[in-house]
Amino acid sequence: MTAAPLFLEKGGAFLTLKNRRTMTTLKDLSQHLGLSVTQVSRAMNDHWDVKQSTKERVWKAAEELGYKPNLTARKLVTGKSGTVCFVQEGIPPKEEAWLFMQIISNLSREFTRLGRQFLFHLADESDDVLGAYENLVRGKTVDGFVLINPKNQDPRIDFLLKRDVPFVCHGRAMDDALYPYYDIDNYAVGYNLTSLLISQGHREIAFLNGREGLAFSTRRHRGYLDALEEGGIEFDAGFVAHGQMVEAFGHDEAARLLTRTDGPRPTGFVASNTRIASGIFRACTEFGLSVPQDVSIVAHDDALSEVRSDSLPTPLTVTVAPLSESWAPMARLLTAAIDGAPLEKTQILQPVEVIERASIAPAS
Amino acid sequence: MTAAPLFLEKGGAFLTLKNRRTMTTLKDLSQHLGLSVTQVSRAMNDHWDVKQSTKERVWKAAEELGYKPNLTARKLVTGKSGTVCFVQEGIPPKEEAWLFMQIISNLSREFTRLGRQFLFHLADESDDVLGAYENLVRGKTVDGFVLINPKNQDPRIDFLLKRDVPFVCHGRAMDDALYPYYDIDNYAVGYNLTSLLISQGHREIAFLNGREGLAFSTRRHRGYLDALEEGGIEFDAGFVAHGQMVEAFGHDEAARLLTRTDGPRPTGFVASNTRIASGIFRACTEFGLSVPQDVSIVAHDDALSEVRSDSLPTPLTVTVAPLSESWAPMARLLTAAIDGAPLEKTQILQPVEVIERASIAPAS
DNA sequence: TCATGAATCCGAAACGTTTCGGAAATCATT
DNA sequence: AATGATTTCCGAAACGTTTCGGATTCATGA
Repeated sequence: MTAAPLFLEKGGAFLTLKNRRTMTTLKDLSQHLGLSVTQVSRAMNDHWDVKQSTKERVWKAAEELGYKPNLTARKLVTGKSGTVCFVQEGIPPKEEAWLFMQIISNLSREFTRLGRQFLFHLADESDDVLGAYENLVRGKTVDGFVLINPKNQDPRIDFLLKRDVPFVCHGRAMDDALYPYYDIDNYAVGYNLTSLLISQGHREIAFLNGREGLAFSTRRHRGYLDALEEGGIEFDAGFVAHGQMVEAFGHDEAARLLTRTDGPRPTGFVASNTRIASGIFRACTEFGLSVPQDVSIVAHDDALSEVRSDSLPTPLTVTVAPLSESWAPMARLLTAAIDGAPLEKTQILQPVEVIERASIAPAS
Repeated sequence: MTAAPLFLEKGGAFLTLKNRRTMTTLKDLSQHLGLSVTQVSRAMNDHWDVKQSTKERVWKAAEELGYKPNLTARKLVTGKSGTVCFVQEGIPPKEEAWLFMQIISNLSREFTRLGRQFLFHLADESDDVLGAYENLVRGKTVDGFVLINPKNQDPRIDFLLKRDVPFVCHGRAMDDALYPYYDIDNYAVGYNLTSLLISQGHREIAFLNGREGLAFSTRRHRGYLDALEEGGIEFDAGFVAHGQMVEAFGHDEAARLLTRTDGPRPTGFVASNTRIASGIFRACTEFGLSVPQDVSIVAHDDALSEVRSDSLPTPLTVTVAPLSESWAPMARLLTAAIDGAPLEKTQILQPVEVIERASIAPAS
């Protein structure tokens, strides 16, 4: 006959008592109903192995007693944490704040809808990011990751693949992509936009692309190159610039190209987003060039950046693939991957739509 | 003599096996060292009750075998999840994206430094937010919350207090504030800025404040009122405007006040942040009024918004309290609160500093 | 009446950790 | 050498859930 625990002095024990006071457990339910814990658990999970009438009895009691399953306990036995994670490397620059907010907010919302929690982890640029991933998987705190902006070769992807940790990537690295992803057809972006200009007789075509080394930039660049080749146009490296996709980049590069004396000047521009296009516009205006009479401009439109492609001085011909439509699929794909769905079911390659507007005209 | 489990057919069991393959547990360590699980656990936690030499032996082995504690299991027994949460109600407007990013990123960083995980939860405006908090605490997924932007009376605070759930608030509601908070002296902001203008002889003093109903706005307003009363100036409700603290608000309200014919026009402005002040500047310029000769402007500076108080056309006289210095204390306070620190140790009222620059001059 | 099988149920083990209460070993003091 | 105190250790229970393997009931058909 051991003495009953007192829960008096030690903080820990006291806390335990306090916790018990404030929550209903499966055991509570079971003895309230005269059922075994097993059956109550199965009833709650709508298992086939329990009579319909008892299920309803259990559900009603659960409702009344305010039962919520303790996720931690569930995690421990299932091995799945129910939590997914997004790792951000360093605080992004101010220009990307709006995008950042969209990503975080929408991902959180979508995962919540699927009944998972969304962990945000900021890793300092200083310490190694892979270490952050490592700790997260080792502690069994998360069971999957969301990656964005894959590089051509992406160490995060290599790491997670090797570790056999589920993840979904927004985009694909330049590898064989044997992992879940949601990507748009970036090759088609480069190819289609360039072809449009070529079909109007342009042969001096500049391409203001995203940062070098990012997979989407590379794919668009390849599309650009193939379109040129198909049009019998020789590639001129001077016509291509990589950079952060902001208005200033578009403006500065366009200004440089439109005034240069060491080579031909472009008559057409392919811009990797509408902010760049807006910068090109401004440069044209500064030099008294009008769009599309003097210069044609086409761009890709993610339907998210503050520059709307249809409300520029001259409405823009674009490929469009709304970024806002990617979050829900991303969440769905990762969830599926965690639940062991086959690879084919966790990959989406979203086609882009071409919208022709007034910003292109035959080359003069 | 029961048969050994086979781990063959059923997915669950197989998975369990798979997990065991990839992780080192306390038990592994214990039998590798010939110690009890108890002692290994205590050694890892640097408990007094274990010999120094064994501690080191354990630590070494843990290092070698790559042991990482399973946080889920720890949670289950301690009742603490090690996770804190920030709930966002709806996607914020674009103007607040930068602020949002600062908040999320820095909080995540600071909590990571303190060894906690940071859960971000977006609650749709549509469904009730308190429900989101409810679910998070009921599922035992988080053991504390970060709140920002408290209203005068804030239902979230009432709810969490009643539920006895730890939280830290950035700011204080207009209540007796019996909870952890980090706040700046907003009363002093209103009082000091207004007094500065009064001491220069101004008597027509406008106050462009933050949105009505927010606690910080209310406190600043009270400071403004008291300063007026102390200066023997009668309060004129027409001089006060509440709104979203963006440049346009400052401009529009200033323009309205500076041209109105149905009452006196202000000779001095108190702005609740530098963006508002910047808008007031623009309005003054438009009407050919110069600062500080014709109009004096003072503002509060959070040292975060894109408008720097010292690089406006006329450098601004301000109260300053850098928002960037609040995240680390916030994280520390919440952690302390969760660990049961007494209330006094979890409250910080940060004083504001007054910096006098060229934007104020004696009233004409 | 007895085997067959479907429909429901339950006991017990397991997940990996912390902690309580006591036991064993070591040391200092008579 | 016996006593008591201190240091170091360990077994077992607990956290709340899921799941394995078997048990019980009850109708069905032989």
